[in-house]
Amino acid sequence: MILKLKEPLNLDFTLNSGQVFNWKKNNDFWEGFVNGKKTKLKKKGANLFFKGASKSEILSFFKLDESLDEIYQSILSKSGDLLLESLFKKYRGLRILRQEPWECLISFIISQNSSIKTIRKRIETLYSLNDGFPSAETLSKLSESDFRKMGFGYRSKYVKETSEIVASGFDLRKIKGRKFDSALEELKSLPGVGDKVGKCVMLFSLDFNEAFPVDVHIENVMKKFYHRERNIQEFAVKRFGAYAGYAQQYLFFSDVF
DNA sequence: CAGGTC
DNA sequence: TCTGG
Repeated sequence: MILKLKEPLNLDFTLNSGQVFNWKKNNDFWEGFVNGKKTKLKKKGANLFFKGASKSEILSFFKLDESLDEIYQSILSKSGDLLLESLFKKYRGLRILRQEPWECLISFIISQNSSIKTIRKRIETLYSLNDGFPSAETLSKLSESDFRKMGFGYRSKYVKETSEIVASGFDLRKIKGRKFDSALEELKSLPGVGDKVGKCVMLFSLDFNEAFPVDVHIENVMKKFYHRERNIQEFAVKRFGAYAGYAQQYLFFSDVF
């Protein structure tokens, strides 16, 4: 199937930017999961060739309903930021994804204090448990030591407990409609979810485009270029506006990759 | 030493 | 503090 792209999309930047850990490039095909469906992608000019997920699922996954250039403009006109202006040019087509919230949550819980390579391996292990990413019900039936055997370390307890809570009715999707602070608070009530993981889940799966997750890389960037060490979320929204999360993604990408 | 949390 | 690379 073919999709005509009206929006800038760079698959290499987007699928390699630390938002998702279950995509692989084989030759010139990207392979991963969209909405639980194994999907192959290849881009040629403005044509996106795809197999697996449906067209509307792909449009949603890459948030192709949002105009990237308008987002750039919105951030630049508000901030006049020269660093971001150059990053938007350099990494044009780097998009923020709209992932499945449950998978996103577990992915970032097991990402803490780990290298990208380790994170990828852990997620691959989860996928190998059954066909596709295991549900909260499935994971809640495993024990903490099962997760330790998978190499999750101290995060095992978080995964076990969070799975139990979600399996017994905690609805991630209902958080979507909440106010920012309330949504973050709700997520942080889950074991293993702090400020950083919570904001990653909000930005990458729940459409909170103003979420500005702060990890060590962003901390360094903010210190170096903006002379900020505290209250970074507030600063980011004031400076970059409602799409601060996009600014975060470009700053992160330029620092790490 | 690695994209934190409690 | 855990633990893989």
